Amino acid sequence: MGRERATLADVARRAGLSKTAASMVLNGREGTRLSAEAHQRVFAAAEELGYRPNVAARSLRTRKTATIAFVSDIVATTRFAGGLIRGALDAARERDHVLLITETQGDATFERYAIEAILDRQVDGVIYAAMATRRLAVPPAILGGSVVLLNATSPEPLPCVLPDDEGAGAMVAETLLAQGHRDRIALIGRNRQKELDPEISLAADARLRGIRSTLAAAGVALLTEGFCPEWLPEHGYAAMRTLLDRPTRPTAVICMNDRLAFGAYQALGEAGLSIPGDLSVISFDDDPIAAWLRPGLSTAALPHEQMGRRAVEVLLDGGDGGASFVPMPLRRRRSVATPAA
Amino acid sequence: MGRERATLADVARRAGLSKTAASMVLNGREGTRLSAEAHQRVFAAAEELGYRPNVAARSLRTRKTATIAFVSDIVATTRFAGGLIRGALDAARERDHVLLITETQGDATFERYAIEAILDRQVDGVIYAAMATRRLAVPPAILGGSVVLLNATSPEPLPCVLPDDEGAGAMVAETLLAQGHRDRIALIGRNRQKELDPEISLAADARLRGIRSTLAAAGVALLTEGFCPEWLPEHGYAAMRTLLDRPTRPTAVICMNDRLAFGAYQALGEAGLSIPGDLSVISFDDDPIAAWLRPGLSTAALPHEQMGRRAVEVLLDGGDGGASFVPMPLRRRRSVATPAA
DNA sequence: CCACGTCGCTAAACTGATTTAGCAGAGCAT
DNA sequence: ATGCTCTGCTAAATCAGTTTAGCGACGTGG
Repeated sequence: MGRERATLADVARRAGLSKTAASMVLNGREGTRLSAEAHQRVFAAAEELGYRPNVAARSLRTRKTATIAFVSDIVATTRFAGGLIRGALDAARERDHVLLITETQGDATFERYAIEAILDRQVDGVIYAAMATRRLAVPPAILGGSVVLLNATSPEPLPCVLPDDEGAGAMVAETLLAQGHRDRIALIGRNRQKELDPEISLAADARLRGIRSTLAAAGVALLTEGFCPEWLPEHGYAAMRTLLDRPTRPTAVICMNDRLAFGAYQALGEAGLSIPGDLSVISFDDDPIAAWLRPGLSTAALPHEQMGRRAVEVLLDGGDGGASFVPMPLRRRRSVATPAA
Repeated sequence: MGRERATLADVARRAGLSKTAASMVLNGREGTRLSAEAHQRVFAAAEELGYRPNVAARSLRTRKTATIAFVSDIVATTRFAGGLIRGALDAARERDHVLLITETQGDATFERYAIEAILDRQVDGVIYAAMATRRLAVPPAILGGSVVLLNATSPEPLPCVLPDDEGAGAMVAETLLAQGHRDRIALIGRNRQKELDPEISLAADARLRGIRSTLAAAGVALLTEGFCPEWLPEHGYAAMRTLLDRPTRPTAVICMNDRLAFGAYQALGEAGLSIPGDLSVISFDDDPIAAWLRPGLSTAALPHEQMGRRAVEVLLDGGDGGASFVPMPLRRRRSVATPAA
């Protein structure tokens, strides 16, 4: 900082004009009748003084802060969703906005606190994000302003941004069909809670729908469906082991996420089976680990960055008020092949 | 929001006092001679109206915003360091502050932009964070205010918060010694660039120092040291394979981070060797993957959350102006055992 | 010659807080 | 009665912008 910042009054003085004139010129107001020369002088003065408007003063009058609140349950903290923030950050910067980040940690007190903090600061809008794609209740206090849900829906008719899990399910199933897998496709990661309670997950049900409908259209049914209490590596490991104990071994396994797939890899490794030679594996999320596995895991990527970006766009540029589905691109690696005859 | 927010003037009116009185009471000013009854009335009025001060108005006058800028090269986005943000978020909330997050992505234009955005908003302080522990140059524009470096140092004498990598190195080495490993301890992840250029990494050199000095004190030298161009799984995999090709197989391997260790696990799995039966593995970072590996990987954890927290504490509560080292706790899992006779 | 409109610009109000300077009244000593 | 201090409180300035209302000069048509 060093010396004081120049104020609008300084600019006006140096340009030999009034604050009013300077303000209007710098804000590019239409319909003002200031001369071209006045414009020149103001711009020159602002440039010479390195003038930057004081945001506090401006927002006191205008009630605009060029600031967006990013409220999440636990997103900021999670390895999965840094991408949401990065995308939002990028899009915000492009629109000359800045992000105020808050976490509720699913705690009502923290949430109240976060809401108050952002209302006090008069943010221009709120992005309300969830770590796991799910339905949630938006605190009524922020419903007065503009809100976009990110990776979530709510009972209120708010614009929201979601990954296209159903499309991803379809794509995953198609990929296996295209490779010639038919009646020996297994699935790991069924979970009633996740599938039935939208407040826990929307992804489980959507992915499953996409998979089922695509396979059904090809006249194929899933060979077996392994239930898992959580979508963690240990459960994928256990599920894969029980799968291998069955009389008919599948030619391909769809895992509901990459961590399950990681567990499945571990079980296959121990069993001395090779991927994709003995068995193909495909999955969802594109967790960083998917690229590190040997062979690399083919998986439908959660487009976190795109989603964060879209949320800001919808908030600032206005959306159609409905749900915005962001496609999940398939990352093709080496874990899927044509089944051995 | 709904209806308008109450202003200080509203509170004063309802309390039958002046704005001055209301302001003083609510700010708990000492030395004012306002009566106990006046205090009561102001508090009651504020409570009844749900009064919350307008931050913009306040900071226009006081130049304080109760906002901290969290500027990072790429931290917000990275799975490694969500913890930094969470810790900072928690500590900030405890002190009634809020975090403004910005990313420079290592790009000079973005950095300039970020700096302007935070100066415009008159943040109370800046946390300047790096993804990889390293030395960096702080933009002079923010040196006027208070700055704390997080996971970084700089040529300027600024307070900084760093993980205690050297201590972690020592602890890792001690752990192996305590289990009875002596002359057949290998290391994976040597890297001249990282070790020599503090602008790339401070961790590599510090970890190595800790390991070396501890082993030396016990009269032990490293068996072999595998160089790696990067600290990624594939390099750990390659390094472990060459290690296994040697005539003497190590009893233990220290990996410079968990991703290298993951690669090492993969190579060991393929070679049919078991951990820790045939070989112990120990590492640094406590990446989530460390807990997912089979067996779980013992590793010195980067205390991201503590570090983020500490940075806010130093910034707001004042530090001693020097470097603040946060210990890296060892997560003991099952990858280390006594070597087979 | 005067009323009127347009042009180019400015004074002052306003946003909602904090802070400085100071006022009225009571009590007390001289 | 006068001057002084202390108590309890307030008017007004201030922060740095935006916005409203309007002023003086000039050109023009009647």
